[in-house]
Amino acid sequence: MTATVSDHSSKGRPLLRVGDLARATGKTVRAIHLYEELGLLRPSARSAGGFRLYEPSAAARVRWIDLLHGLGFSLQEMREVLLKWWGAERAPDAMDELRHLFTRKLDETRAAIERHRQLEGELVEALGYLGTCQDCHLEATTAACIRCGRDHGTAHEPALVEGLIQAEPTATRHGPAPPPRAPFVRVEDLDA
Amino acid sequence: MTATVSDHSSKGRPLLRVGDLARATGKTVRAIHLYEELGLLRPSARSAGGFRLYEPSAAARVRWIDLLHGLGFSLQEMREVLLKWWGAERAPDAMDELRHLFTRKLDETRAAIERHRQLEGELVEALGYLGTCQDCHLEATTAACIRCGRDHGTAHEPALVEGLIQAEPTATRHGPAPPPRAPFVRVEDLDA
DNA sequence: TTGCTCCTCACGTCACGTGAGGTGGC
DNA sequence: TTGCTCCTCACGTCACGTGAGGTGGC
Repeated sequence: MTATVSDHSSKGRPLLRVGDLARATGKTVRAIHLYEELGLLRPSARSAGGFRLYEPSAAARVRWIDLLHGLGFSLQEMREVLLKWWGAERAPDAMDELRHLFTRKLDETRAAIERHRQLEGELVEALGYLGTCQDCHLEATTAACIRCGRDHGTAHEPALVEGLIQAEPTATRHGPAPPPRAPFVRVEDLDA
Repeated sequence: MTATVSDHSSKGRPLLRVGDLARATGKTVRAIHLYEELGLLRPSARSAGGFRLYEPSAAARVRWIDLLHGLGFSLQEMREVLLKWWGAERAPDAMDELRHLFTRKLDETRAAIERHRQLEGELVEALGYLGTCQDCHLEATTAACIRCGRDHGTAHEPALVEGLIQAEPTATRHGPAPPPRAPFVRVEDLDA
């Protein structure tokens, strides 16, 4: 049997080459090679010339890998999930482990959503701050802008902006540390 | 001047050593060293013995790095943010670039939240499916469980479960491909 | 002096990216 | 034969982790 691109799977659908599978899933050929090295995916055949040939269902496996990747699984962890699944026939508690694993990932996903919500808030706050910084014309109340020296009407700088304060590191890697510069001053520090 | 741990910053507060800074921020010493190599953070002084000594405000910078990391910035991108910020005195459009950058990250963060919401849904669906798989007792309607052969009352397997289907790869890395095994059968395939 | 912390290399890890040099398939 | 795709090494990247071997500081 000489395998060619016109080979068909046992279900009558044409087999895919790596490039086809890559395009169908949005992954690179290199990534699919890697999944094979790690035992996550295997071509159902090879052509006479050594080309990998995949069943169309292989795309579901690649999308599954991408899904678990989005959930924070490493490729090794996915390998363990597959091994548990395959072993669940003989070891019923393997299914229990899978459920526990997915339950834990559900908790982590919800925590990630909450974290991103907070980051969203930080960005909105920072953008609002930088926006008023652009056309400074507000009354001074509590804090002077570290950038323009005026007050933006906020009680404190947003965290995303506050971390920008501090002297500029020099490019030298191992030279002596120059004296710290303080180009901007906060009102709180002036009061103290 | 011989610097010791009892050195104090210009604001009268004691200087921190890397270990102190690491504990205060939840980072490792190695990470802080790396931030220095990449120009994101610098000790304000060195002790006579070469120990790094930090102002307490350095912790704000480390937390800022962690914040941007959570937003998907690479350390190199953070470096560029700092350079833009420092350059904004002389180049006013640098501030514009910063705002555009943060605006883009806000979009990305919102997209990430939406993606995680969908992943959350996938997990809930998969857990529901695996839960009924544990004590199979439902009526057959559309799909046979790929695991237990019964029907779980769902129109299709959840994506997280569907990707598990397919033969088990062998451990050999370059051996010939054994014939594909199909331990489980889907109703749709039997109908075709 | 002991114990803890710090120092600087320098290699390992993870999920690929990116060629190098050669070959299959229509 | 041309052009595209595929093959197998094998090294690079990113954000650190993890020692190795030596030293500072109370």
